Amino acid sequence: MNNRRVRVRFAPSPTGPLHIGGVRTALFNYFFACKHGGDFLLRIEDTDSQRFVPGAEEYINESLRWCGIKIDEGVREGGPHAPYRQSERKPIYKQYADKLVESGNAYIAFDAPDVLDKLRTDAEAKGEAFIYNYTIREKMETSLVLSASEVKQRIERGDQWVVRFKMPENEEVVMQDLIRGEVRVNTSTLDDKVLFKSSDMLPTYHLANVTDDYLMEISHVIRGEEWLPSLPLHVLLYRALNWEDKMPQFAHLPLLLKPTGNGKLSKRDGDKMGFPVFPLLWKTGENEISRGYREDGYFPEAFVNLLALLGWNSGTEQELFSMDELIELFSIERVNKSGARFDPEKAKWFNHQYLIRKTDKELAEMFLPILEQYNFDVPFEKLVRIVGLVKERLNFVHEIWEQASFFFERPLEYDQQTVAKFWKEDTAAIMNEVADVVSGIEKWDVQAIEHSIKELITAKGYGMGKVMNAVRLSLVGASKGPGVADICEVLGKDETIQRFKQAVAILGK
RNA sequence: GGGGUUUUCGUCUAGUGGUUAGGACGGAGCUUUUUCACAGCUUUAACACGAGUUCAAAUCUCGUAAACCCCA
Repeated sequence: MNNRRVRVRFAPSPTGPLHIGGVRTALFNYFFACKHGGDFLLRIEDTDSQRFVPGAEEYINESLRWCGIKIDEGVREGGPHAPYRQSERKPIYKQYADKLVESGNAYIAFDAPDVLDKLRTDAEAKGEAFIYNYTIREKMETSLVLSASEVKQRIERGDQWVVRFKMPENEEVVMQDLIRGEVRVNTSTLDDKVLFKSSDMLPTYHLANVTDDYLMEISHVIRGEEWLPSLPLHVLLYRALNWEDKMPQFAHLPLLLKPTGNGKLSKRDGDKMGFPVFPLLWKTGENEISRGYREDGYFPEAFVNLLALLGWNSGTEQELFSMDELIELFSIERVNKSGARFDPEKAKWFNHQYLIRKTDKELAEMFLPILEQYNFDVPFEKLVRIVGLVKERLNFVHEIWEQASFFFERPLEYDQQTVAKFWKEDTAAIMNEVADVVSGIEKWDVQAIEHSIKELITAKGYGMGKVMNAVRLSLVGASKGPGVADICEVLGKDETIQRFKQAVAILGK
């Protein structure tokens, strides 16, 4: 439509932690901006002081940073259109509200809250919906019916007022959405939205949003589908302000839905179903916390990847994408229209994919702090080896502990089922033989260990499964883990033999 | 209540008039293995419904339904 520079914005309200739907919106904006060599701005929409939550803005910044989003212009970064916090832009908006009133596209209304309430309840009693629009505005106390001097007098007197948009009657608004195509709405179904209010001399969301997008030269508005119903108002505002030639193109992203049941994803679903709905941990109060992807052990690359595939796909069968690939491949045309249900199981799978692609050394480094929490100090090289042995059964780094704790400490107990299955009358005797054989090994490595145990098995005619499983039980305490010889090698000869002896002592016979 | 949007396996999705409707997650099974896992193989399961256009419809048109979102 035009060749202007691509400039997109992510414009959250600091009303709490950003949830993953918001992060996805930010991500799609970012992909789009980078793909077209444009700018990504972060604007904080904090005009609703009632709902302001301390720390939320920090949280937004940190979340975007963790995802690897680089902000070109924003509160911290500054930029040619600073400030980027709407509360600091307060003096800017009133002139546009005035302009709309002067041009006849809006008017001043003095209706008291109780008058409005009464109209609403009366309408409800009759089974009708109360709509503040062309049918009623001439009957209200507005600048449409009051004389100019009376309006002036009332304002000076300190009466509370609001500016309302004068929604046209029976006009078909035809809009273009980059994802949904043409969308039509008849203005008679819309109401005279409040644009500005005297109580705090602040614009409402719609006016602030439109004027800021215009002033910040936003070329594309990519936002959640929940804003689609207000698109006609926004389009009409651009027209009324005479900004239509600078109006951004719009794209409304499908919603993120709950894993089961109906409705969009909410904070509660996470708590209930045991998965995070927030990128980062968030503390609501002293003892109330909401889990975060970061703290749960997700890699930012995995997190970005999984969100990118909710509502978008490349058209190929590739599912793993780096940030660079996402930027390269992203296109609005390939965004779906329908809402996407969030699947926690697949989220884990993504993390697993990224985990197994990391080197053993990287994973060992990440595990180090966790190991310290358990008060174990293991030589780094040994830890790297251990990680290599267990990584394929992990979704998260912290799971190294449950998969490999037996490398760090002797089994404290033995899994009962495994004992019942593999520890028979003659097992203790066999284990003593294994201990003997193994103690004679000079070069302690996987090959030698495996060889000597297998030699014993064939020489005595024991069953392979019988012996190996008992050996494993002695070393691990359960029926899991890497190859027996690998475990022995890492444990070292002495420790291996000690474990055989401990098993015989405890499990007996 | 009004308006808008959406609808392909349980989930994420491919698909734009002619396909055995493909892939991934999950589930099941098999193979391998000293166990768990990985891997490999197999399998499971979908075009919301009803009309119409057409030789031919998941795909185009019209209805209906349901779900969701916004406003009240």
